[in-house]
Order: sequence, then structure tokens, then C-alpha cells
Amino acid sequence: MSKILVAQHNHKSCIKQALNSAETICKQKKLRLTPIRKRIFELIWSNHKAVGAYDLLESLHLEDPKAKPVTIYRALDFLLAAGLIHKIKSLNAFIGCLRPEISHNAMLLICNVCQQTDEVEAQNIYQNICQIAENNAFLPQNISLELHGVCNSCHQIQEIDLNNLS
Amino acid sequence: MSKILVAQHNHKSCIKQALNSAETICKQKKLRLTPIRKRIFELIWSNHKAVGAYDLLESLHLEDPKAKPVTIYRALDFLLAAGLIHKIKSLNAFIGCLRPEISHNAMLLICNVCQQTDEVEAQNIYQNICQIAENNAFLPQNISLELHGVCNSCHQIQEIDLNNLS
DNA sequence: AATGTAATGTTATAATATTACATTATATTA
DNA sequence: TAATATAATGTAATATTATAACATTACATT
Repeated sequence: MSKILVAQHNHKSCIKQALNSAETICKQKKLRLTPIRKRIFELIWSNHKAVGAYDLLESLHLEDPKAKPVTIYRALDFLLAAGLIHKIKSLNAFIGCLRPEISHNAMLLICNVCQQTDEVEAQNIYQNICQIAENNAFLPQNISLELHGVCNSCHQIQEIDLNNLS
Repeated sequence: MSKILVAQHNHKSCIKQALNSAETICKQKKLRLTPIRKRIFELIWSNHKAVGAYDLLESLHLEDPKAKPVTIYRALDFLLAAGLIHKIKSLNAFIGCLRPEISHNAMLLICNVCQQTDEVEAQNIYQNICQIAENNAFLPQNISLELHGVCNSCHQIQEIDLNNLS
């Protein structure tokens, strides 16, 4: 089951699409997606797991041994500001945004088993949150909503494993 | 307005109540609220602002110059596990839990102006989140929900300031 | 009192992130 | 196009947050 799902996901086209999208957005917003920024964006997109800044640095070192932490953090700052990636605060890690073209109210679903992160629309939750804020006379500026758990694939694998054991 | 609100809040009794509550809970759960843990709990409760681990260390150093980071982190781990404090992931900081006696589904309201943090019940949001998770075949294990913005007091102050200026 | 478990002491270091200043590349406009 | 301003990158140092490993002490249980 899991293997089939993996096979179905053509990640190369996934990266390509993300890059195209990023380039379009940067052109529109007149932001400069320089080679470094683009490369780090690609590295973030190398899979669907959140990646730490120093993991990125390690990857970049293969191509540019002189790269320094600040290189990574500058690129991350740019990509965050451009809305092209998310920072997962509970992990101090970064993940590509699945829908950068629209300002969306998303919730991150972070799998504790396979570490893959998904992003789903959560407009009504955001409305709910803003309502509660309003009830408390609190002006919302930034929402951080992260859900850790077990994704569908991993859950199915666990079920299968349990069946095999019994 | 702000001054009146501050005056209304008797923080000494606030700390005292938090401590009583913590002691009751630890007794119930057979957890050991040792002097160190208790002291760090008090330091966290010294105001309603989230506090960093190294700020706590600095405070503790006034009483115990030999205290080390790990002393703080161990106490924090204990207090977190006991449900007596929260970690605010977006700040890497810690805050006393307002309702440790009940397992509650809370949302943290973090003021970007005065840094004070409030905690409000958000049962329906949690239900919402779990519903969306279910729709995505995702098993929720842990929710991190942090809302940054401007609290009532600070908002009122801003309004007053604006009035004065005009 | 003997023993096992939990808590703390102590040292070192890992992991994450930023500051400051020099240099280079790009954009703007004179 | 050259002059200038602004943005991006290079480089070194350091700040901030957090954990690992092992010794010792305190506490709980028998």
C-alpha cells in the first residue's frame, strides 16, 4: 500500500511545479529568486519532510564547501517573507508551502512516524480562532497552528503490522 | 485604564494560587515537586510573560551561582510533563498554565506589545481541528496552537495614544 | 540496613540562530 | 553610459537554545 502510494507520487514533477510557481510569484511580486535562494528552495523541496537549517547547510556544502549558516538563514528569511515556505516552530524546521500562489489559511499535519508534512486548508478554523480572539478583545496578527500525529500511510502500515503480529 | 487593570491584578495571590494548585496536583499524581522544581515554577510565575530557559537560569543564579542550564531544562521537562507549564514554541519560552487542574484544550494568546500571554478555552477549535484531521485520515496526537497579536490593554493604550495625537 | 530508583551535580558539547562589517552584484537615474 | 543607491552575498565571530554522559546524592521500598 505504502509503496504504491510512493510510486504514484512523482516527486520530480512536484519539485518542478513548486519551482515554476515560485518563479512566477517572485516575478509578480518583483522579488529576486537568486541562484542561492532558488537552490535552497530546491533543497527544501527535495522531499516532503521538514528540514533543519543545518541539514540544508550540509547539503549545500556538497556544492559549495564555503557556505556558512548565515547563507542558509538569509535564504530562509527571504523564502518565508515571500510565502514560499513555512517554518514549523515545534521542530525548528522548514517545509515548502503547497499553495504559495494563494494567501491561504492552512494547517500543517506533521507525521510523527515518517516525518512527512502535509498542509490542508483550514479556513473555518482560522475564523473560529479569530472569533475567540475577538471575544477576548485580542487583535490577531499571526496564527501558528501545527498538528502532530500519524499520517494515513503510516497508520495503515501500523495496522498491517499489527495484523501480521496477531 | 491600563494602570487600573494592573492594580486589580494581585499577582502575589496569583502566584500563591498557582503554587497551591501545583502542589495539590503533584500530590494527587504522586509527582515530586522538589525545591528546585518549585523554585523554577515560581520564577516562571513571576509575571505573565513567557520566559526563556536562560532567563530563568540568570534568575536562579542570584540564589545559586552554580546552577547550570541542565538544571533548568530538567525542571522544565518535569513541569511540562506534569502539565503545570506550557512551552510556547514560536518563542522558545515557557509560561505557567492557567488551568493545570483540568486537562483543557487551550489556545495561547501572546501579546506582541507587552509580551503577556493569556490562555483561553478553545474546545470547539480542537474539535474542528480533529474533524479536519479525520477528513484527511490523520490521527492527531498533539496540537500546537499559538496566536500572536495585541491584547486588550495594549490595544486600548494604542487607541488612547492615537486620540491624544489627533 | 540493603537495595533500587529518582533527582541532582558537573562537565562538555550539540544544535539553532544572529551580528557586524566588508565586498560584490543589481537597479535606478542623472 | 557613468554615478550612485540599494540589495545580495562573503566572511568571521558569537549569541542563544538545548542535550549527552557520567558521577553523586537523596528518597522510596523492602
